[in-house]
Amino acid sequence: MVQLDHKQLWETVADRLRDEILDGHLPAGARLVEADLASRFGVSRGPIRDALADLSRSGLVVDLPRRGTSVASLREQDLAEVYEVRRALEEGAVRMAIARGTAEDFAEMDRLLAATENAYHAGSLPVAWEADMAFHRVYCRMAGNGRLLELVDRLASQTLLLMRTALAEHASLAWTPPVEVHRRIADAIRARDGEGAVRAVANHYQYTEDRLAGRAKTD
Amino acid sequence: MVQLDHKQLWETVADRLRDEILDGHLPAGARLVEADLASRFGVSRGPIRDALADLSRSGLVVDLPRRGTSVASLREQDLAEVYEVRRALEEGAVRMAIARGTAEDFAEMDRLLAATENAYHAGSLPVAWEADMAFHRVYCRMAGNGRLLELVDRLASQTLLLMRTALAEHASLAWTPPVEVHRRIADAIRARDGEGAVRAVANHYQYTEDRLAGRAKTD
DNA sequence: CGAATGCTAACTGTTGACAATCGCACATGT
DNA sequence: ACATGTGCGATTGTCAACAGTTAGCATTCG
Repeated sequence: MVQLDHKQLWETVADRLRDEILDGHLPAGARLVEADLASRFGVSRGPIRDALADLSRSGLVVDLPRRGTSVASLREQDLAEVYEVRRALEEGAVRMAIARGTAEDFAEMDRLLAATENAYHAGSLPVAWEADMAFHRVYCRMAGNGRLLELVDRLASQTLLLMRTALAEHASLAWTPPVEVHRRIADAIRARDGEGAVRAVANHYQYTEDRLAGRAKTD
Repeated sequence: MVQLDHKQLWETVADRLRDEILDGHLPAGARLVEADLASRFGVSRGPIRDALADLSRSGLVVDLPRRGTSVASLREQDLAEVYEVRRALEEGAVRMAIARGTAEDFAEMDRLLAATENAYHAGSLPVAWEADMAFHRVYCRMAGNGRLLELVDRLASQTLLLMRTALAEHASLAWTPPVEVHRRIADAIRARDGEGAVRAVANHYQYTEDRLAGRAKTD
C-alpha cells in the first residue's frame, strides 16, 4: 500500500515558506502579507494563516497581532537564548541516549561528521550547517523522547536562520566545522560514558560561546 | 492611557478551554467539535480553530488531521517524557539563574513553598500543584531566557493535566508536597551554588521518578 | 452467521466576503 | 519648524457557506 502523503495544504505552504526563509530568499524582516501569499500559492488565506502559525511556533517568523507577520530578525540575544536552551536539552539528551544508541546511529554520526567537513571544504556553508544540525539531531533522536526531539528541531531551524543572518551581516564570520568537539560527543556516547558525554556537550557550547564572544569583540 | 488587554478572541477562548481541561470539566479524551464550541462561545469556527491550535501546541489536546481534536489522554510514557524534558530544562535554568536571583525572587519562592504546603494540608490538591508549578516557574524565570520560560510553561500545563488524570484514574495516588527537595533547590540558588542547584534539581526529579516507579509497582 | 460493500451523517479543510483596526501621510494650528 | 489631529489605504480578524473525507451503520452476499 502506497503511503499517500495527502499533506494538508498549510503543510506544503509552510514547507515552501520555511525553505525560502532558510535559504535566504526571504530576508529577515520581510513582511509576509497573507493576501499576497494566498495569491502566490493559489490558495485562500486560511491555509496561509495556518502555515504562518506553524512557522511562528518554530520561531522563524514573528506575529504581531493586527500588524501582520514578518520573517524573524534574530539578534545576538536570541542567539544566546537559543544556544542556552539547546545546551540544556542536549545535555539531557545525551544522558538518555547513552543507553539506547545502536550501531546504525553511530554510523550515521560518523557519516554526518564527514559530511559536515566535506561540505565546508567544498565551500558550501549552508550544507555544512545542515549536516551539523543533523549530527546533533541524531543523538537527540537516540534519547527516545519525542517531545525533546520536536523542541530540538524547532531550535535547529532558528539556529540555521541565525547562522544565515549572521553570515549576511558580518561577511567576515569565520565558521569552521567543530569536528573535534563533535567527535568528542560521539565518542563519549559510543563509550556509554554518560557524564563524559554531558561534559562534551557542555564543552561544545562553551566553545561556541567563546567563538561568538570573540566575534562580538572584533565587531 | 489604559492598557486595553484587547485579547484576540481566540486567546480568551483558549484560556477558557484550558481552564476547563485543567480543572477536569473536560475529561481526557473528550471530543472538541469546532462547530459546537463555536456556538457555545458565540463566535465562529475561525477563532476556535486558532484556540485549538494553541492548545495543541501546549500539548493539552491532540489534533488528528481530518478526525478532529480531543482532550489529550496522557499516559505513563508521556509523563516520563515530560519529566525528562523538564529536568533537562530546569537543570539548565538553575545554572543560569544563580547569577540573577533577586531578593524578591527568593521571597516569592519561600511564599510558594508555604503555599504548596498550606494548600496540601487544606486538602486542595489542584491548588497545591499549581503552587508547586509556580515555584518551579520562579527560578526558570530567573534564568532570564524567554524561550526557556515558554517551554517550561507549556510543559507545566501538561504536567498539571497529567496529575489530574492520574488522580482520577488511581484514586490512591498519594501525592505529598516535595517541600524538602524544593527547599534544597531554593537554598542552593540563594547560596549562588550552581552545581549544587543542578544536583538539587536532579535530585528532585530522581525523587519524583522513584515515587512514580513505586506507584507503578503497586498498580 | 460473518464479512465485505454501499450509504448516510457528521465533521473538518478550504474558500471568499465583510468588518474592524492600525499605520501613514497630509493637513492644521501654534 | 514642530507637534497634534484627521482621513485614507492596507491588512488582519472574523464570519458564514461549500466541498471533501471520515467513521459508523445498514444492507447484501457468500
